[in-house]
Amino acid sequence: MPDQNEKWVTELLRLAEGDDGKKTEKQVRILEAAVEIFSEKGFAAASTSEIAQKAGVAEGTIFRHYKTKKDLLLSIAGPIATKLAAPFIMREFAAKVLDIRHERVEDLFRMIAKDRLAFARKHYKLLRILIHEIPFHPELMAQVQTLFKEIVFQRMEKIILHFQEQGQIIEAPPWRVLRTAVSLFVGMVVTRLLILPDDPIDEDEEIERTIDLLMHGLSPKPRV
Amino acid sequence: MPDQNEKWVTELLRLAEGDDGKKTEKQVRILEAAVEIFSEKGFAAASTSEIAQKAGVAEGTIFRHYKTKKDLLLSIAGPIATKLAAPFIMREFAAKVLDIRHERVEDLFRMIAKDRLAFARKHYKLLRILIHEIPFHPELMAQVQTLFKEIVFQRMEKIILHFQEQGQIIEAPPWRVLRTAVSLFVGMVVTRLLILPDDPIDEDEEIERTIDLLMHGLSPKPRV
Amino acid sequence: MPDQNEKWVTELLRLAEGDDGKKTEKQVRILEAAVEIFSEKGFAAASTSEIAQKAGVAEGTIFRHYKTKKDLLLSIAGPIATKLAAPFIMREFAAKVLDIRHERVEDLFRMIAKDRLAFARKHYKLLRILIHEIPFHPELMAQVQTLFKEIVFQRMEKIILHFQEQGQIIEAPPWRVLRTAVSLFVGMVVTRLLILPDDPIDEDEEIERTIDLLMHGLSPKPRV
Amino acid sequence: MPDQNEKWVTELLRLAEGDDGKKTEKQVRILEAAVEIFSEKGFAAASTSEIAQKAGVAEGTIFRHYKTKKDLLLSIAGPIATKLAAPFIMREFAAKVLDIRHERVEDLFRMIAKDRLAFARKHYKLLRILIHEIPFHPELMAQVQTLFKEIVFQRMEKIILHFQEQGQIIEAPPWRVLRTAVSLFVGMVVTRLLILPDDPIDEDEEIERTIDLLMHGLSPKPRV
DNA sequence: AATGAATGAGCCTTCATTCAT
DNA sequence: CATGAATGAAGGCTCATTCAT
Repeated sequence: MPDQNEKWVTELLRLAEGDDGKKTEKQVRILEAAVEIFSEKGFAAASTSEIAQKAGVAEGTIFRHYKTKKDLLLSIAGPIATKLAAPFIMREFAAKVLDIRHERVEDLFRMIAKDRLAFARKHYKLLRILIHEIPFHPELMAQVQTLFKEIVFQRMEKIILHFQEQGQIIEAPPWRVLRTAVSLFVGMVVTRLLILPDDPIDEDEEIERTIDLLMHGLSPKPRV
Repeated sequence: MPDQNEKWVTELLRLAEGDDGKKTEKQVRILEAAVEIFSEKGFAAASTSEIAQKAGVAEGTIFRHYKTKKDLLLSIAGPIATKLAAPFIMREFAAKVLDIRHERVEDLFRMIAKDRLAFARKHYKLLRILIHEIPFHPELMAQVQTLFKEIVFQRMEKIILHFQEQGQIIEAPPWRVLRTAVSLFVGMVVTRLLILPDDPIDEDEEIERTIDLLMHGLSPKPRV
Repeated sequence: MPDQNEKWVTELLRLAEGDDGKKTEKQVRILEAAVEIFSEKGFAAASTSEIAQKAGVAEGTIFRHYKTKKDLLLSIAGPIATKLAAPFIMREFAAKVLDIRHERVEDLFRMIAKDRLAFARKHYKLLRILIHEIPFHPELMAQVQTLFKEIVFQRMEKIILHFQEQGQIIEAPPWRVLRTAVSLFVGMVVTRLLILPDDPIDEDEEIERTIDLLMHGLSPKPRV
Repeated sequence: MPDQNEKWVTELLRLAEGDDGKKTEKQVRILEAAVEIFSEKGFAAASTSEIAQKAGVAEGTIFRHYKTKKDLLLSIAGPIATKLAAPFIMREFAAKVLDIRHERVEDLFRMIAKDRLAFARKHYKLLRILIHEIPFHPELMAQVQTLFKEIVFQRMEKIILHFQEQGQIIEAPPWRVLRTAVSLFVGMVVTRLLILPDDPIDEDEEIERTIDLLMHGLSPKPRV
């Protein structure tokens, strides 16, 4: 059953890869420098001249590739949003998950959590930029909202319904189930980064404990 | 049992009220305008001249009351952090909660959630500023970290341990219990604000469902 | 033979004493602070608020006594110029010098040099201000020019002519004689202050040597 | 006998020529305008916007070439100090003077006086700036002090000692001899500029008279 | 007389963007 | 394509001066 918006999805991923994949070495250096500086000082406080300097190019060169400073931001923040959602976009994702009928939800959560946490660690600075700038750039906000409402949520909804049919998840609206899971994992990551940035903890263990809490909550009674 | 750092607490709250409470009408107008604009555009993109215009004062007047633009920011973001933690600071808080021995954890969570959610709704813009600027201003970060590690967490730890003794909460490290609860409620708020800003939902119902999930998780089995 | 401009002279000295001598304690504090700061940073770089602070008065108080910042400067720099010339203004000065017919020029130079050097040391900051600001304030320049051309020079001219009649000074134009003497003593002071500010030297000895050079020059021959 | 610090001297002179001599036409216009305005109003009272206007460039252009306003000042006042001392720096100077054994001191004084007076007339505004700003900029002061103590004085000392051996100059400390000569010529110039700015006098005659006074002083006796 | 909050013009400096080379 | 000098608008901040109290 081919997905109806498969084309858009393909397009999205292609774009997320970067502008047609054609990137000169200087463009790459500019982007890397921009990520570094936007993430460190925020978009508004970053200066194009500082980016140019760090990239080792002339100030004018940036504007040959990106019409405005904001353009440069969007060409960074847009794709990273898409990439963040990428696994949920690919057709194989749902297929892989749903076909393994005997799988336990815990395993699904563990798989997604590990994968996206690795992604977040790898692209920490990019995500920092995305999160900070979203509120100030409506286009960005709109793009991310669409991405998650129309794609990520729709895919996850199917999967959640599937597990509810199997009796592995309570009968709550899928969006609330999803929100609960996401909240716990995001909370976990944020705590690590903001509250204890240098406390190197056993992440696998953390994930297990979080999944436990996600599945059974704080109440001890049923655990007999 | 008088708390050892009661004095500091009092000092904190007094400061949170504002600098000695002595604020001229113009200072208030400046602060209001600054909150509006900082929250709308972010600190770096806000201009003091725009703030002055919105406040209906001369630009120089701002700098008579706040030595620098950053000073103005800190005099907004600092106190709001303290106020956010205020209920956990006051001695009566712990007392009130712990003295009612027969109370259920759910009632505690409900009480705190409703109170702080109301606070967040009321001071939405202030909190927006605080959250956005924290990563770019180490002093702010340090202040908030201290506040939560030394005050909020220490108070909540006692309470959580109390409920664990009573057998109402599983034997997990208090910080993980706290993080779980906070994550769920913050996730709830953020979803509302960012994803569905104009969807007016039954908040009491939402809180009940969130508490349910917090206590029993997604797994349906134990519910017999 | 009463001097023709004796009235003006009296007026000048009265003014130099200060505005009618009526000075409140606050005015004095303002003037002292202004001298300190004008001398340290220069007129243009000094700020009235800093002066007010140092004087321990409100900013507005300065402007109650001196209409503008420049007024404040002139009320400092004007009188000091007059005071610097004061001994030459007073009638007794010429009288005392001329009446002692048998006096040697060297004794005259020594007397004036010691007196004015002491004055310069005492009012160092005031003179610093005067010298620095003269080129930027035509009124000041005009005042000082008048003072020296019409008063100091006229008095000294008589005295120089007197000593030339006596054969103690060569037959050169009095203005050149005066300039030579002033140059040597000013050069002596300036060297001390600018080139070797902390070299505490025997000033009396310095004066003697300078007078020697003034009288006999660098050529050794005649000294037999 | 090659001088020990010949290298430094060369470096100094190269710097005095200007930063590598590479100056765009706009830089030159900026410098000229800055000299004009600094000299007219003083550094602190001059505004960069006025300089830009007079130079016919945008205000931002100034700051592309000189990081700060003070930078602009130093790039004007520094080199002029070096240039003022330049003749004393060059090796040929001492050589030329000392090799002519039969030369009279008067001729030496005449040569230097004419040369440096011409220089002063040509760079009048530059020197005005240097003199006015020295007391407010310690770096400048230090630079000029070093220049004169370590270079000018050391060269002149040799020459003065040479003429003392020849019996043409009295046995006084060289610094005092130098100071006396400089004082008289500076006094001559200053009188011209400050007291009688528009009195066009026979400068050669003035120099001769000044040399006379320098050599024989005011006392008429020895002139038989 | 003294105060000090308020003003708004002006200052130095930065920055995104353009364009001739 | 790339450069970097040039721009000029805008920014944060200071300051002399005024005026109601």
